Amino acid sequence: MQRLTAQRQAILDLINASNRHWDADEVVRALVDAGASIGIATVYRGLAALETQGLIDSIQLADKKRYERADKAHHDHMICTSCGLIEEFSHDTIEELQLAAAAKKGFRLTGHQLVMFGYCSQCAKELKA
Amino acid sequence: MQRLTAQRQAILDLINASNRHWDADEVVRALVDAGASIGIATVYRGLAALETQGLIDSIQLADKKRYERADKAHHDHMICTSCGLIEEFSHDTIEELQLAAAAKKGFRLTGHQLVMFGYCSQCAKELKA
DNA sequence: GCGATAACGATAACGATTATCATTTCACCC
DNA sequence: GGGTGAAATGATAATCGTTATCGTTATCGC
Repeated sequence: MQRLTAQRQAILDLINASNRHWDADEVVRALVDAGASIGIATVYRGLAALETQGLIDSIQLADKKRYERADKAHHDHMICTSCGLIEEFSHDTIEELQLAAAAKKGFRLTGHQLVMFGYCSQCAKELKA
Repeated sequence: MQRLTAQRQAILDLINASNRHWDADEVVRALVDAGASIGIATVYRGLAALETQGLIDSIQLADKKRYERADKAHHDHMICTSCGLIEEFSHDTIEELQLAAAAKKGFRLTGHQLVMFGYCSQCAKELKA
């Protein structure tokens, strides 16, 4: 059972009060600037707890790199979070719709990345068993 | 002018010889196991060089997290690589096509993430100026 | 109030990546 | 074929975001 402590309430209020996308460091700074006393570890724990409770959402930005052969057409990736399998797929219509969506916002696209997470057919089977 | 040294050639051969998605650590281990003498820093530099030369491709898996309010419908993100602006968008057709693509591969999706990188309208304007 | 448990905060540890720097290799020129 | 300068190497230190540790503190149910 998770507790909604004063620190976590402060994190939640901060995030709910804006439309921004916060990282842990920005949260600590904002709270400390506002006079609160809170440590970075508490913020990490609080963010994780609030997320599992569904009170906030998160996105994961790209960081960890993996390299592959260049002699392939563009494609995106499905990753099995159970066994690590990386499956490739491509879909022309999705690509076109992305370009259109970017154009509508005035974005000039330089790249994109679509990653789908889930269970591959093998792992899905084993989960049922 | 970049050189295609013996070390970089070895990295390139390794990646070209397989269909896998390698991270730097796996590359060092594979090369050292194969009897080569190469350091981790060289592998990082080699991978980056080969990528800028277009000889290999890379994907960036999720890592760095950012948090946002939970009271929104599902959406994806466009990120301006120049000023850091994060713009949200959603597109039902893209969502549906993703689900269909996953189903075709036998994947049971638990989540996905579409991130588009580029220049926001403001930064795109300034680049031209 | 008391005991169990969850959360706290400071800080150490961690893993991936990048920077530093002295040394080595390569391409090119005379 | 030796000399020169740019680029690459490798060992290692440094960095960054994050997680683990651990002793202390707060909270909940009784």
